[in-house]
Amino acid sequence: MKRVLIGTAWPYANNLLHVGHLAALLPGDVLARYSRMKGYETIMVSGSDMHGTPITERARKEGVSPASIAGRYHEEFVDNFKKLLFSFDLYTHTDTDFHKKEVQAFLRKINENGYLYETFEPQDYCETCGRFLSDREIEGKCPVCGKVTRGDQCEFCMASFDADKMTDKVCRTCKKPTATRVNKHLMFRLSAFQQKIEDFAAENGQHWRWNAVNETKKYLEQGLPDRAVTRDLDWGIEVPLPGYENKRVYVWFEAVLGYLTACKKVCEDHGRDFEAFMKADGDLAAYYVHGKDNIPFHTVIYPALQMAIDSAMQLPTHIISSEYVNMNDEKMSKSKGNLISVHELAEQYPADAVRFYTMLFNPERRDVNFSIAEMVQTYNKFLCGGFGNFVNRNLSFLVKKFGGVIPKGQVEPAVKAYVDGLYESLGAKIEGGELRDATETMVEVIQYANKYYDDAKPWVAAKEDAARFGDITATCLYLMANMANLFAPVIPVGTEVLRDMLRLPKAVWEPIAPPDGLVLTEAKILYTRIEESAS
RNA sequence: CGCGGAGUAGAGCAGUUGGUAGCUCGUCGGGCUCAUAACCCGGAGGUCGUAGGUUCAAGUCCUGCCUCCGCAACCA
Repeated sequence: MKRVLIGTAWPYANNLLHVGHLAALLPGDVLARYSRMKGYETIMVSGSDMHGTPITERARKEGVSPASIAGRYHEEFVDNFKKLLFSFDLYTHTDTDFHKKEVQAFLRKINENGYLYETFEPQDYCETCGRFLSDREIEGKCPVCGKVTRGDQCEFCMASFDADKMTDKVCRTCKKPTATRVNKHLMFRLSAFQQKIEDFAAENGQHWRWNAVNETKKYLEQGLPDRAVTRDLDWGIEVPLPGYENKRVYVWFEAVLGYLTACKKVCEDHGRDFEAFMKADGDLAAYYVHGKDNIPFHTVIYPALQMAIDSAMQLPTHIISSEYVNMNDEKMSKSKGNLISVHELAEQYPADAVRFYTMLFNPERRDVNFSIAEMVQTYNKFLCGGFGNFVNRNLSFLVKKFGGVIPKGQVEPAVKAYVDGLYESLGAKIEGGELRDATETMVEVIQYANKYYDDAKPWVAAKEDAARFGDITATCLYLMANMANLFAPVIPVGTEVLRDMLRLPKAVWEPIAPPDGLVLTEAKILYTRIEESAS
């Protein structure tokens, strides 16, 4: 049987999720829901990225522990995903014992396979704080403009340089002058994978978004450099090798391995064999879903790590990398104050409204603009006035005039052929990661259904031609029942209400007819219009 | 010549392999009265940024030019 792994990017637990995260991650859930309906053995995982310098810095500033900050955002993310009905098999985080233990095992394995080595380089050291300092933890005079600034890039003249070009360097924490000591680091031989990654990109590129193909090409042309695996931090995963007691695993290394540790956890919890699931036997489709800034991590670094661990493991097959979401043509940012958080969306708007809009205008090929007003309009137009109304105009008529009893009739062949064909065409779009196009098809189906109803005029047939009315009704119910299937990956809420009214079994990706002898009890409203767009 | 995107109806956008320019909103008119003032049909409105080129045929391919937006941090 076909297996599907869906890994969505691990959000960094240092700030609220915003609409950009949502746009980048939601395609993963649509894929997962579809994949399960299709009967594939599906695992969808992600988690919060909790380690790293930005969180420790913030914790130091606020006088709390890194774990409390990361934990707080993790809880928030979990709540966001729940409200928007993300169907993760596991949404975990990087500070679990399981993840740590597994990452350490992977690290040992990579070491045994000969892809790690040690370097000894002089580095800035603070005698007072008793630790090595990264560039951003150093303060000094900018070599270009002379002002006192941070060590990685000047805040005033924007010049970027290495910290060792600065003069009068001090530790940003204690403001004491820095010293220089020889520091030891563990390096990953990424350079050893240049050719293999080139081959990998060439073979799989057709399933990648164009931006992934381009970005990867750029990285490969520059030549892959070896990367440090260790950092001088006390927050993170301990390095399971002697001589690294004061260091932690660099986040780039452990966070991407989260896909494997989380997948392994799901397998163990369900009594499945992880190695067998991940095996590259041609039956596993591995989708990685994220924003464009994450591309090299998923097309270069992560597959290189996979190769370094186990050459039999399935590498990414599909790269679903989104462009950005802008606000009024400007980049979203905290400083501009134009961020719309997932929190406020999930609190104020129906999940289906948010999901449908996000997918219909997903930044697949280029940056898009996000607008609440447009989201409300889209929801009112297509879900309330289109889909919901099609269901309601049918069912309420049947309930009012016929006591909910469905008359006998034949589904019109042309409509049946159209509907049945959608499983193939829409399914192909979803599997290919063309989710925006798939959502546009939903709009077409909605319009097709309403047009059919208008052209067929069942309210006339009900008075003049009972047989004709039966056929029209059977056709409309057939449309509805299959909309409940076909739309379920994107709008799980409304389709579930409809499924319940029509007494349909669990959603599957194949044509379905409402049960014989169905008697409707009431015509529920699928979606209620939003009248005023509250900002 | 730094890199990368983008310029299509009043607004917001779609137009993957070149072949009658589409969608949503707005606007004007019609239809229906089953429905959540919803749904269906039609009109008006575009020299597809600009100048050239290739072609029987260019929004789509090639070249030059103009304009806008990202490329510091948070960050998909």
